[in-house]
Amino acid sequence: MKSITIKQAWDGGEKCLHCSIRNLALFADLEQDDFNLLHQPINEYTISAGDELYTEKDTAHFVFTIRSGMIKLVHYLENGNYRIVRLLRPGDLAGIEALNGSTYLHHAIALQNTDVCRIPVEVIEQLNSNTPHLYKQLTASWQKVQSDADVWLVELTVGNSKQRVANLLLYLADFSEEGSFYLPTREDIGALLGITTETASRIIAEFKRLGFLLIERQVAKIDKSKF
Amino acid sequence: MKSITIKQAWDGGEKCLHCSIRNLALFADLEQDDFNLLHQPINEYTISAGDELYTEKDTAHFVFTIRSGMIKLVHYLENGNYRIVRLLRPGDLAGIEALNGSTYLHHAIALQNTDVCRIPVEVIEQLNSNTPHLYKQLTASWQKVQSDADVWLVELTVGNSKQRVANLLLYLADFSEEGSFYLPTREDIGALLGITTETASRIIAEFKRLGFLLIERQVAKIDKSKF
DNA sequence: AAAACTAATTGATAATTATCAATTGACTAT
DNA sequence: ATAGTCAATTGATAATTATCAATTAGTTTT
Repeated sequence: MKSITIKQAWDGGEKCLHCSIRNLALFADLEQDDFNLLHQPINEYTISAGDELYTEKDTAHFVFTIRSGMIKLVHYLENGNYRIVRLLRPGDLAGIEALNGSTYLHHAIALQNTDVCRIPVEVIEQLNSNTPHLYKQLTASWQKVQSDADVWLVELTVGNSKQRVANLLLYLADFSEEGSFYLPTREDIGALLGITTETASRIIAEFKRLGFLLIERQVAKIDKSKF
Repeated sequence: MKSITIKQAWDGGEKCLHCSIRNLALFADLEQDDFNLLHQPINEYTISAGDELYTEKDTAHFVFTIRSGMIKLVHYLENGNYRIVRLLRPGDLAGIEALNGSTYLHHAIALQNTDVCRIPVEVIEQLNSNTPHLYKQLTASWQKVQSDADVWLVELTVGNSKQRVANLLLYLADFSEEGSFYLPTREDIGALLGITTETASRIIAEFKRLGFLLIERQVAKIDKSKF
């Protein structure tokens, strides 16, 4: 089932230095000399839609940066249902709790085919104790986790279902300037917003009928002016 | 209106070394020598119920540790309503986003009379760059923010109103071994759970009638076995 | 203690959402 | 292409929750 494939591995981090999403990510402030400190390889993976990046309660040895695609952080409930706790997009960090020496707090599952870089915790600890450049980005990353969680809570749990779905669509459209974006399944939309699959479906279908939303395959476009 | 009073101030941090909630807080791992590095005073304040510790969008110069009482983090909506984003209890940190050089993300308002220690950001930066002892606690603090946010999202946004109120009561009772705890107003319960004041009131009143809950003033006791 | 205020409760009704069930649409594997 | 499978949609109804309005309880001020 697992179809996580290694694309590349490198030891020195030269690639990181020239990474296109570097300014979004953990290593933004690092310089050539800093990368020379790395003693463990950073691997780049591609994860197929539906596959798991890591599992809740597994011991956390790696932090991941999302290069492309989308990851859902999932918490399963006792009754078999699940709640999506957050979505991660390019530039976000996944599994940052690894830095605390603990286990992963969620299941991380790819919604689309997703490219990630896998960074061993030791690399981060090493960099952090040998250069002053990482601390700032780490703090910024933690803060982003916090403010994302807050935005999430405020935007996606306020108002009735229709308003929440509209906010979710705006949130999803936010990252793609052309306005087209991956639309989660109705079940996932339900798990994101705390509503049933049927309610999610009804609202999405209504938005489509009203011309607020165009869908082809799982790619959607919205007319922001309508919301 | 503001009735924030200074209880104590000290420069060297000797007090911190012997603080009773130290093992919960930021300075758990610090040693005597570390405290000698402090160049700015750490003040202890008492905030009256209803008063504001800090304001959203204010430039954040201080991090606070909660010594006693309870703080709500509030986000006001455009329509005048508000959403409580999180509750902070003894041992928690408030305003940790100050470390990122940004503004505060919420309004922090005391629900009860609350004792806090106010730590200048510079103190933390100073300690962090001069001793290795703080990094671990900082990381742990950030992680706690994250996992609190997740627990919050999962426990307080899943199920119908009655289940969510029950979960909130269990959450509130969690910290007090004797089982009695401060019960927020019905309006705040609504803002915590994303339901109306009336719905919150109906459910609390029903729990009282059923004997699940005893209230005197704003101090409540629950019978956990009933939930 | 009485008045004034605010918070909590309750009732009646409308609106929203969940639930159960069936159907339609889209995609996959033979 | 066709059967099989799963996702999405829709309908009917029950359950839940919001809304509007009034009353009661509790607190604070004078």
